[in-house]
Amino acid sequence: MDFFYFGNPNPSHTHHLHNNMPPSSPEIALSDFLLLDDFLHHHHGDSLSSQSTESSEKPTFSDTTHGFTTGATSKNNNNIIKCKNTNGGSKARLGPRVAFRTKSELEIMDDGYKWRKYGKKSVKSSPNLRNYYKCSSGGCSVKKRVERDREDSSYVITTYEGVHNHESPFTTYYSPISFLHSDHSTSSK
DNA sequence: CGTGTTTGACCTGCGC
DNA sequence: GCGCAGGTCAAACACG
Repeated sequence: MDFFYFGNPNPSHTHHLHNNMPPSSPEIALSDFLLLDDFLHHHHGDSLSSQSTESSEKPTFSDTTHGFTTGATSKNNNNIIKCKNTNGGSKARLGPRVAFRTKSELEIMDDGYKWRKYGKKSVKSSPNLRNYYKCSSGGCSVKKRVERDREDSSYVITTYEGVHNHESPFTTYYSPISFLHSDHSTSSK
């Protein structure tokens, strides 16, 4: 359970960032990818505070692993956080948590899933509001949080919690496999 | 009318 | 035990 989302049933959100974005967001560029679980659970705060401490040693992931370009990213990829899904905390967890930091003017990214907003909160660790979404697919309890980076509001931090128990509607039209084959030609600009 | 959003209230965990 | 902060609920509302 270390590399949760690399071979995950839903890698789609990363790909969709480049291929399913509205034309109004040409600036989109996935820049950081974090695996979060235990180290968040030990009250370093949340994804945001972990990001805020990134100035010296930021856990980053150069996502060329997936074969798509990251644009602004030229960081090392040695700092991937490997998470043990121990659920050692006091609260039951939906599953692995993954955070993305994405340079985007839009906070809402079409990752192929259908989300329903259920909350909005201003958090003390950030001057920006945090939005809470649930997967609106029946029986799927995956959640995500979306907030602006407190350090650079041009970045959006998206934290996914849990694993979808269904396929992305997007995969109906683009299977991940075939997508990967066409990825280089379609998104490597 | 169905679906999604808004938003204040409420719940829960944690530190003191 | 109390207060704070983060997370969730649910009624009201908006919109197609």
